[in-house]
Amino acid sequence: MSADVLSQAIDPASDRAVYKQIADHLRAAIAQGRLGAGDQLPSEAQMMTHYGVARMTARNALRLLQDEGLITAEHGRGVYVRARPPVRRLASDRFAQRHRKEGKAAFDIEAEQHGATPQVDMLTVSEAIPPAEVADRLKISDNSPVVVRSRRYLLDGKPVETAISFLPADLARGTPITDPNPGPGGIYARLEEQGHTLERFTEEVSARMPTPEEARRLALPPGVPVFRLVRTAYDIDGRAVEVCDTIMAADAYVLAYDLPAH
Amino acid sequence: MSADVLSQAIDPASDRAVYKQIADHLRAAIAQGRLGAGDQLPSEAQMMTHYGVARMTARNALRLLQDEGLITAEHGRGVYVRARPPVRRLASDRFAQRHRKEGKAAFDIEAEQHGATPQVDMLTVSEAIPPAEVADRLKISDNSPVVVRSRRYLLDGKPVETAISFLPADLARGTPITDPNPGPGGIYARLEEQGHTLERFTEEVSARMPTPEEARRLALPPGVPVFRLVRTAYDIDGRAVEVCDTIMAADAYVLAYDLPAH
DNA sequence: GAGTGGTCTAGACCACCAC
DNA sequence: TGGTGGTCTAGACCACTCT
Repeated sequence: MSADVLSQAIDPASDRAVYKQIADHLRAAIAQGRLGAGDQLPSEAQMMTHYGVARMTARNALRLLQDEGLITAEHGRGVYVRARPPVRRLASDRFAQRHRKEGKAAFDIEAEQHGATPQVDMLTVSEAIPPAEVADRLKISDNSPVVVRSRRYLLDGKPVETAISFLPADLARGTPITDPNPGPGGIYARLEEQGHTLERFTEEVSARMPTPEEARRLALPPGVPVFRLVRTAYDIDGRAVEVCDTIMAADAYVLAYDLPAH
Repeated sequence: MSADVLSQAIDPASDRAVYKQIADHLRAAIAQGRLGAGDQLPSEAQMMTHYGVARMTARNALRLLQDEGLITAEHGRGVYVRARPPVRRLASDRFAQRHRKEGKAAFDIEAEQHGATPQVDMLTVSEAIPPAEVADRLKISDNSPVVVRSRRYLLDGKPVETAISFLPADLARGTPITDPNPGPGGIYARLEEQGHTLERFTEEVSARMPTPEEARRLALPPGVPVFRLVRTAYDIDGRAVEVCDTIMAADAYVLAYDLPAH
């Protein structure tokens, strides 16, 4: 860490809490580049002596910055300015038919674009009654069975996304869609082979803090929200043939969409 | 609060930290609906006696849930299960020409759809040299001036979104675009009157935790991320005529997009 | 005034990491 | 082995809200 990070003084008589003032100093140091990605912050002990505060006061300042996603603490090593992961851009044409025709699934395209090795794990296929939210989107009754494909995607061994797909059982049963590996082009290619040529998708994007379970599955540090993408695929008959619920680390993605001005 | 929320026991010998176990209990109570939106949680004093822990241990449990966006603490009142704000759905046709032709700006359409009263404040118009990110998208040189329109949008008096628009100065100077109130249909209608008929937009969506400044301007409680939307407008000549950088509370919006399957 | 959460102190023991 | 962050205790004083 650079020496001047701790040089500023604290005003204990100020209305602003001491830990917030310390956080302000450190935040400014990061914003101005005096502390760059990967740099180590002063240790808690150093902050105690330099600012003349108790340990909890120093820790509260660090917690604030951690919640803002600016720093990460590593047990036994120190506290570091968070290195932003390389941002992957998801273009709105990533489900275009031309990719399927080339035998590539959407995630493989993404991996290829970033020169990374794609991988899938925690894959399960089952049959179940869908959540009401899913049944609504598929326009099926609440007690119609669906085929459920759940999996986690990794790039270069690091988890980046979990996804769970729901397809009407009458449409997927007895097809390669129920195989763990559905073959080239993914399940969309199989759907088209079954006569369900795809016409359009809708994608609903929301963002929130992860559940502890999601944070675990995506190896998320504190202070990083997740995107939730709910994609519905429609065939040329206007039938909803799949709903896919995806959770992604929000700091690793930018979602790009094209909007016509009509 | 219901009495049974505190009934479960803590295992101090467990590997899992006591405050995490307490957080697990409370999280489960919320997930199962035993604690509903707006319900008050046990006070810190109650948690200390019931669980037999120090105050900081109880507070750490609450902090965890606050960071997950599940609860909010109100000084002097208590801690409550967060009531989710009504979610507004932003459709991908919200910048369609037909709306401008009716003299309506996109935000007014949104307000109308939700039966809310739209309002704009903190509005400033100025001229400046744009950030490199903006100059890139406008395909202008780094030192070309732009007209900058900054404002905050409110629904029923509550702030929901801040936006800052950048337009090439040679295109906006001397037009109503530099007026605080640009007139019916907003600046897009004025651009079209100047001969820049709009053809398409691109929208880049990211999400992160807010800066303290953003949290203040949007009155965000802890544990709520923000969406950042960077929209670029293109006219029928393919020229980028505006870049708009928008920050929104992520818990109040779902962004809906249509994707062709090609 | 009683009860709530917000801030701060001064200590303790532990788990993890690097040397 | 020494330094780091993680957890926990037992107190204190304060600001805010409600009655």
